[in-house]
Amino acid sequence: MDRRSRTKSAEGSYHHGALREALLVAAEGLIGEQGLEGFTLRECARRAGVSHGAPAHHFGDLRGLLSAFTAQSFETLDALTTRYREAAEPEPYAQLVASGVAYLDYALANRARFQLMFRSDRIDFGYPPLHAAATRVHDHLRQCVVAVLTGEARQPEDLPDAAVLARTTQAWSFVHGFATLYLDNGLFASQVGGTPARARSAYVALMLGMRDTFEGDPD
Amino acid sequence: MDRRSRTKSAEGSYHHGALREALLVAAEGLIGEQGLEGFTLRECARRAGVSHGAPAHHFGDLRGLLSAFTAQSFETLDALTTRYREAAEPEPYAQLVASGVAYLDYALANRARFQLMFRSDRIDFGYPPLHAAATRVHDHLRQCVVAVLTGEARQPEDLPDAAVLARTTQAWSFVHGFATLYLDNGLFASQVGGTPARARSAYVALMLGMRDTFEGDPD
DNA sequence: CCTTTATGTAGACATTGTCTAGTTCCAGGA
DNA sequence: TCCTGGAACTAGACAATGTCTACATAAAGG
Repeated sequence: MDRRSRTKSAEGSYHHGALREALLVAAEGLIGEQGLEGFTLRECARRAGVSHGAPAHHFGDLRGLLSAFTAQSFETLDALTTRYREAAEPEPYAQLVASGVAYLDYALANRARFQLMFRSDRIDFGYPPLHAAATRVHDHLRQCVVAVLTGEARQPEDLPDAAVLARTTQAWSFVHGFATLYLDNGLFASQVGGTPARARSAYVALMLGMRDTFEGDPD
Repeated sequence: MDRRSRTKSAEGSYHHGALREALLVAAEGLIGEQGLEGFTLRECARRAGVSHGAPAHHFGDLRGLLSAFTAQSFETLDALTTRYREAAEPEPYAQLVASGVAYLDYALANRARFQLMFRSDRIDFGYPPLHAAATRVHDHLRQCVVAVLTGEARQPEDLPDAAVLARTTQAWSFVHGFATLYLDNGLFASQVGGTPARARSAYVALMLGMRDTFEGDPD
């Protein structure tokens, strides 16, 4: 049970056929079990059933593999956010909260993987697919903020950029800090209730308490 | 210029005399230059002018050294927060903002060192001095939140714990997310203005906008 | 004074990421 | 169909790291 399935080729064939995908799958398992620090390029290759030099042909180096892996993470988060928003009320603020809950749920369900998404020392945001996917996730937040600000009285076109930026910054900082602290600070985690479900409802409650902050004062 | 100063002993003496402190100093320089990922126990020993096995006698292993180092980080942040609060208006909300600004300033001025403070995979919060110092920093925030909530109409004793916890969670999540994202997310950094000074004022502005959130609604 | 114990050294070991040289095999032009 | 170029993979080398063990030195205290 050591050799993994080789979809396109026979079991013992020299060429794998779909090594790139296999390595990304192996990476997911490995990072889920061992965490980010226990992650190893060689162990990843071992799980995919190839030699330790093979990954270089597809990803260049370790940073390349992690960057490609993280691009997938952002894509998944993007899709999750879309689903959460569709399931939520169309009302602007509900959409903003739904985006935040998606962000939080993803982080809590994929600890090490989420942490890697913001480790600029191990991934390369210059990698186009990664940059693109990360931007899409960011756009969800921004769109929601714009909708909340627009919903009141104004037209979208005369929305001051500064206002949108400020609210996006606020919303993003809050979810990100909440998720991050929950994941690697025991003090925070216990303070928030311990279980992911409690954390989730604590987050939602605080977001509802901040509603006026997002909808209010124009400048 | 390889051997570092050995305060208590002669230059070429076998025993260092103050290796523990020397290693922590070396660690500070190393982590400041190379970042957290470039940090190495052996290089740290090299800078202190001792063999690679020497640190084990004082810290056990790498995790032990980083834990002791991070305890100092929290102590420094604690002291910085005290100074910022003393320099600020005594009014409760100004105190809360001052605590946040201290947190943010420390993070921006000590990037890698700050990041290490929340890397539970590399430090051990069970190390008593670390746990104690971290708790002291947390208490600053909590004290400020209590003061803000008390200042209104109530006595401190009938402050619902849940309200204090919720506001502390909110304030902490926000600063922490803000600082963290600024440090390792280019999108966020540029959105907030690029320079630390702009980031600082953006943070303060948002905190002032959230004032009602902290002082308002009892439950 | 002498022995115990803390402090440092030196070398071994397994493991890691990357490089290089050599294999295997697929694909596309003659 | 053959054959040839290049992509995919293997195997071994290399320097570097964290930790372990055996040993050397010195300081402290009976």
